[in-house]
Amino acid sequence: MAKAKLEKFKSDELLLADAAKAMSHPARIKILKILSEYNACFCGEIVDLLPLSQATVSQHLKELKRVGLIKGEIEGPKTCYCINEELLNKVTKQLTSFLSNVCKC
Amino acid sequence: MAKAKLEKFKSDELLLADAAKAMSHPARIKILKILSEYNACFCGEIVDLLPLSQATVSQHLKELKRVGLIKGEIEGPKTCYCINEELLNKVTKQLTSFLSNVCKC
DNA sequence: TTTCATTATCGTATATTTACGATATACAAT
DNA sequence: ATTGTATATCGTAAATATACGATAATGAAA
Repeated sequence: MAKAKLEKFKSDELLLADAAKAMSHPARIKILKILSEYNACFCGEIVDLLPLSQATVSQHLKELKRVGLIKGEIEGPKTCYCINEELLNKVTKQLTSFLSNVCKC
Repeated sequence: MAKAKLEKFKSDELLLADAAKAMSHPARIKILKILSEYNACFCGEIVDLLPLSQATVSQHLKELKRVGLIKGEIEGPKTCYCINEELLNKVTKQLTSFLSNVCKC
């Protein structure tokens, strides 16, 4: 009895929570920052900028890709990552709308 | 080697990630919604509106209180919860600013 | 004071997340 | 063909999160 009871919630609640989960680790926040600053990066460049191993960074990239916040394109032996502007825009709108509804001030 | 290497990140990255973590479960999203709708709620009312046990809801409330998104005030045998408007406002600004910086469009 | 109602916490089981070394895979270059 | 580089995945260990029953604690009511 520890599996999250996700079925019991509404889809917009699940969506918001999932987007928040994707941003719930400082490494993933930093990856988003890096990608926005450099526009696009090879995986190796991101690894060099983070205090984590290549395997761990790859895992974080996978999580960001899972929710669609970033895209990865294979270029020969390398993979080039960039922000998925459309989805990030959508998520931003949903989160902002949610938060401004919650906050009355 | 599984403890998150939180020391190795900047404080604004940690702060954003932590705020996102607080919102990374649909139950906690729903609690924020409920509190904004009803303005203030006793714990029991929140429990009745969620598909989770009293103990689990209490745990989620504790997590929201930990990051400061909600406040709980003891009123006799009951506890009355409400949104912490100031902090939610602050978090909203930080998240919105972060996301709009990341997204170029 | 005893009883009831409300909520927080403890103990515990299980799932998920985080992290990394090792390895597999894919391609470029020699 | 072999070697080297880049990245994803596997296997695994440890930490954290999720969930709930049971119990403690607090105060109201009888």
